[in-house]
Amino acid sequence: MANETNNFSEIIAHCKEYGYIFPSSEIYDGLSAVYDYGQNGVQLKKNIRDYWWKSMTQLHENIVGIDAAIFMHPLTWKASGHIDNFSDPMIDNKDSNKRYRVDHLIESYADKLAHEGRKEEEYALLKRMDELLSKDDFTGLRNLIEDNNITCAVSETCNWTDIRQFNLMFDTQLGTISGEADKIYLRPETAQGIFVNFLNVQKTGRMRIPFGIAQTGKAFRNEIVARQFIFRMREFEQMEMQFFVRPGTELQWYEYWKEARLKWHESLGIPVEKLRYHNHVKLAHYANAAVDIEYEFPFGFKELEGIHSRTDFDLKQHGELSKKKLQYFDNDLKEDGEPYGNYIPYVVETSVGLDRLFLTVISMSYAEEKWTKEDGSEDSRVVLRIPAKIAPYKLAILPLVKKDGLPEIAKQLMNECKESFYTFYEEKDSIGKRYRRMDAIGTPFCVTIDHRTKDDNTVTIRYRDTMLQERIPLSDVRKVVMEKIS
RNA sequence: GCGGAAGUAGCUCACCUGGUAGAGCGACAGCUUCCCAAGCUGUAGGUAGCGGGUUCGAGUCCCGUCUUCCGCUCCA
Repeated sequence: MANETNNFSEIIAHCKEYGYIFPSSEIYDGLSAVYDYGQNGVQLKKNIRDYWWKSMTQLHENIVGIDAAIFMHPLTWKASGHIDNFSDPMIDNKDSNKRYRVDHLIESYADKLAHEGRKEEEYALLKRMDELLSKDDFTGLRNLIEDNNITCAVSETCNWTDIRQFNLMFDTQLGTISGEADKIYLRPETAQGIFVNFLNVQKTGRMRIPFGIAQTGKAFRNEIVARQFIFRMREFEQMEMQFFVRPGTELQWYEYWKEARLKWHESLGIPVEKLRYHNHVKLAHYANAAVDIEYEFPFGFKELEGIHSRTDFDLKQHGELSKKKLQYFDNDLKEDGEPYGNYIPYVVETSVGLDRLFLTVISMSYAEEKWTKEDGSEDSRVVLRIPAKIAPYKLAILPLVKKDGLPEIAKQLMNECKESFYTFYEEKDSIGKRYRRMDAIGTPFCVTIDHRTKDDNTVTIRYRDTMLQERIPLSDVRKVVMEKIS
């Protein structure tokens, strides 16, 4: 049963063919980097989300959830730095087709000047760049590049395109009349919805530090290059948890969550050898430590989840712009017997991409298998070995033939089971064909009702991963499946 | 964004140097066998991604455009 492959385009095709992922607006030629979840995909996605939600909230008495709106006050993004820090002017070299961030291009030239001991020129250049950047003067910036004859490292020419603004955030209008004053953004991360509700949750939930707030929801980012299927989409879903801690303890908690999150991925069924940490060397403006948990996708190791020590940056910023005191009074006593008192909590963030996790599950589950049957002929199947606890359908109920009362028994069993888990009923085609279909959508268990069932009330249960089957009492089916999916 | 490749039925593809679309699989209905796909009969489904041009005539040639995949680039 070897010959497993992991061809990415086959996985994508399989996702479409079996109702997991469809390109958005496909009848209109699709919409770049936007995808829809189909009837099976939505179920798998929900199951992954629920598994995360339960592990965060139900299993941690000090973590609660919220569901903040996608629309937020525009100052939110001023405070978070998204307006100022994440809208980068870009420029392309026409000869090499290399693209640069304008500030990076100029800074690297400034470094060169510094190396040559031309400190004054370096200083003047950077000062001029900052002036122009703050004014969004793209013509001036381009002139600055050309006047200094700053060249592309690859083509070594100074043949540049115009400078274009890259906007991270999508905007829209809140009022009925469009205009700059009504411009609001679609959130580029769910985290800010948690930060602005910090006091609401802390006070109404009487939360004591350390505690966390979890949230799942859509976020929107205008990617420079959005590709690789659902790995990098313009509309995607995050599962974030912000953990508020006492200042000075953030790095301990960072280590704690770093380890806890990796274990969580393993508990979901992701193979250990396909996971690794990737420490950030260059840190974002809000972080004092950051690590990614990466999964080895068919296109290489890529970020699945980020764990960031965000310091008190966000709460402090929101405190300043909103003029509200986003602080916490800590009654716990220090070693000297005094309470810790008022402080702005530090934050450790865990942020996982639900769509990326979905892609991880599909990637690790997808297998094309070939083997030789006893009679010497070749056989094959495509199977999704989705962990049973998150598979869309748990159990297929199949009458061996659609007569002699077998469908009736099957439907009765279905009624008995469907309160507990998702079932799939199928009476068409040969039993082997039906097993194959269930393999292709990842249903972990099938039971077949046959004539013997009428005599002794037993059924055959067939396991997706091993294709082995065994005889169990009809009355045990629900219990057996429940055990295997919990 | 650049380069390469590709877009014909749900899927995989065919139609060679232009003459008004076919197959296999799949789906659906029925029959048959009955514990691991590919038995029989029938049915549905495509203005060949979209737009324009050349031509008496274009899926087939030309241009544009959109989308996807691969590589590069970028990435909070």
